[in-house]
Amino acid sequence: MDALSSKRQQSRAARAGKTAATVLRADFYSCSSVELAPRLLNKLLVVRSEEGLASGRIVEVEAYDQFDPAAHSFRGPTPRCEVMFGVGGVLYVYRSYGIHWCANVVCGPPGHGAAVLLRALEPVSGIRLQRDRRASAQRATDLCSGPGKLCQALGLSGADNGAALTRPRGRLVLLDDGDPPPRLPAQGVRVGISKATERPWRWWIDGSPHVSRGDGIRTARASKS
DNA sequence: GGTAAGATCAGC
DNA sequence: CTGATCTTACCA
Repeated sequence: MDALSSKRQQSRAARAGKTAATVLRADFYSCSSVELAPRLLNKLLVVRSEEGLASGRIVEVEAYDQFDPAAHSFRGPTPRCEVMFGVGGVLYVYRSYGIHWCANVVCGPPGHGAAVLLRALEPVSGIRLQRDRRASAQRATDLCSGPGKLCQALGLSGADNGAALTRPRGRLVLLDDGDPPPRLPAQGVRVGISKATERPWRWWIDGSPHVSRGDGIRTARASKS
């Protein structure tokens, strides 16, 4: 284990038992997606289902906004993205490439179409369940290291579109367990889009092996000829 | 009604 | 690098 992740786990352990996890309230989501995105880092997403409970710590996010050519909300509310224009603190889930699901956290005031795409999680609980749902995953770092993967691992689907993250006993809960966002998260351009590609609206936990593209650990590695 | 592109992933 | 797989949004 490298020094960075070791330090991170120690500080996390030091807080264990001292800090009760709290459900993030609606006002947490009243800001812009560019503000919310880095604040979501290290928050805990919990999903309850008949099969059991599964959760993960957010390690990579991307911001999307109504005035952003890359966003689904750019051309106004459509049947697909209308929840982006609703109240914050709910999930926007859409079908990607006809195959996968991708989950976003809606934010900003009602009427403004903004959301933060959850791109990667560090699996925390229900690992067995997550492995069952993702048979192709060879390692723990394959479980939630991508927007489609994390939805599969946590059992998120279109049925969760518009569901609240703020109800303590709800199926979906976003928790602050005392682990703050990094003071200096890694930041870069977004992945997989063809418009507004220059906006540096992607943030991740520097050094995390659970991010979607290995950016956190490959930054020191040069191109191999 | 037709169509092109897509906020991805896994396997070769 | 490519195929899978299908919904969405836009155009006629």
